[in-house]
Amino acid sequence: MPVYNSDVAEIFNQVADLLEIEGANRYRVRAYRDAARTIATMSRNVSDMVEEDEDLTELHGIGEDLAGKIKEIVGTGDLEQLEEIEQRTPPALATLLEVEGLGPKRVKKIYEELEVTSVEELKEAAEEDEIRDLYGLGPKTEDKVLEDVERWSAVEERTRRDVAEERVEPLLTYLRDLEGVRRAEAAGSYRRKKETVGDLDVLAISGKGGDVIAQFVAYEDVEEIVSEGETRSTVVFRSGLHVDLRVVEEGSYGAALLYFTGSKQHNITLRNIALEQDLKVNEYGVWDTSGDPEEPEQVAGETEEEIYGLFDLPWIPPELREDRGEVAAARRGDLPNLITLDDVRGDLQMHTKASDGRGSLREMAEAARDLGHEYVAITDHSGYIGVTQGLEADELAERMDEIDEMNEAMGDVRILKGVEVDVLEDGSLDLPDDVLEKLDVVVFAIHSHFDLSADKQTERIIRAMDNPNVHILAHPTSRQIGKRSAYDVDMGRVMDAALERGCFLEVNAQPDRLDLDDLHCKMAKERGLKVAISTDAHTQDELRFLRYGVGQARRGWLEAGDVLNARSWDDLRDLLER
DNA sequence: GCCGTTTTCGGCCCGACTGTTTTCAGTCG
Repeated sequence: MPVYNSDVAEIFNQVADLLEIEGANRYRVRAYRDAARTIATMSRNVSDMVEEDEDLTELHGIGEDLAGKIKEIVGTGDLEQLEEIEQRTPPALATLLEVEGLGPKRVKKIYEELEVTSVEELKEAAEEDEIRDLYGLGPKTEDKVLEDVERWSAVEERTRRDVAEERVEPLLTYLRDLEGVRRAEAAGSYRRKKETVGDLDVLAISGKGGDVIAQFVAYEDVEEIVSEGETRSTVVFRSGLHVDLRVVEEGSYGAALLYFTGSKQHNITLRNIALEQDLKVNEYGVWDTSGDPEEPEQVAGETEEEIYGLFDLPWIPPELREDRGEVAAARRGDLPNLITLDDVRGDLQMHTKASDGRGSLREMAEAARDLGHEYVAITDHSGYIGVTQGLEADELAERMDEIDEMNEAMGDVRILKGVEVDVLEDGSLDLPDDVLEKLDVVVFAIHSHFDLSADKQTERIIRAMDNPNVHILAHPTSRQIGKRSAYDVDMGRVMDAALERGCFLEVNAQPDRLDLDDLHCKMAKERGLKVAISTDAHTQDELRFLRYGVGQARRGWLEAGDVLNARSWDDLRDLLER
């Protein structure tokens, strides 16, 4: 059985949770979490590294001990240490840590004094008013626990980026219009352009915190006020989205923006650099601690650029702030020049009424032209999947004539002849070669048999790429955020095969797909494999989804040169020759 | 448990808020 990075990370996180409840040294606990994170976010497969006998201690946060444990997990699928811990401490206690207001200390207390080991028992204990009698806890904590447990199953944990966007932008407008507010921005994972956000972090500059907070909690979308202080408040929107507002003074704006944008790990890395220079970074600024430690002197804080500059670093774009090597790259002067929406010159996947889209050929082309695109590929579905009413070969031929006429009529945007052809279970394609070879762009996709083994799925995709007529693998893992997980596939092999055959992978910009994800984008870049950022639009409005795809590509360190459709049609056409 | 242009030992980010306290621990981000 293959051991994936996520398996190793999960075991380490479980060890960390249980050790923490047992009251182990917090830095030891953190070491397990750091290691889990390193393994989970690296683009290589750790079991490959073990197999090739590479030195695991080269990895950040992995020393001799954890390297040995990784080898054990890769070899056996389990960790003996975890089994031993689970003899002492019930594994389900780790789940209780996820309940709001419960940390390791309280979980330990509730377990030891009330023998609670599961969420169900926790709920019962709270309903029997047993929690409030414990020393250090009280009725409010008990109520909060009960409320959170009851809400748990109903609420989805993270909010998709587009859904968050719909609520953030009006809130920012509201805040900016308040008296005394000079700026308001969303920070956090939203600013880092993550595909989903947990809580939403919003920052406002104002001299008078209390007033702004009072107006914030009175905002129309607020359903519940979780906390309300002088400079900080947390509320829950009607949609269930948690929103944090922090109010800071102008001189601290850059420091606060940096701090609340995160990621946490990025900030920790910066703070450690600061410590080497006798500087302290907090959300109010950067402070020189070499003089009187009681009264440090503020040396920066108004802008992010100024703060990075103190550490001899260029400003690092928020999308890169994930502690995935961006600080080291910045130090070397080696930060990528990230692709922007303006760099994109066309769109290589969209649908019309001819299959499951809503706009006509002309409507889609005109909408794309209005966005400034130089070219668009019309890629209606092939016939295999009944629900999407795909095109048969003869219909596709008619379509090509139509496109020729439209190109002559319009002139200001080039319409490319394309298709999104289905890959059948055995890796063959749903349209004959003599049809495919006449097209400018052949997008190929998996829409069925998601449950094949990783080996079979990988072989299936590679076999499809063996056909010299295909160009771009659409939504390469077929995951749908919050709905369907990626199918099992060896993405490294798929990428290598694409590179050998002159094929490309897509970053599908639909906000519920964003597939390839950020780590896969980075993986492609490291191999020198180019990607297309395509909207897969089914309506004219969806052509604007490009911004989500660009956001994901930026998180994956991609530059204009890594992206097919950041090229002119002439250059792109050369690349599509196989 | 990890790590090192001070260090192989002694550190490991730091402040706000809440609820429970009677001066602060626990949790959170």
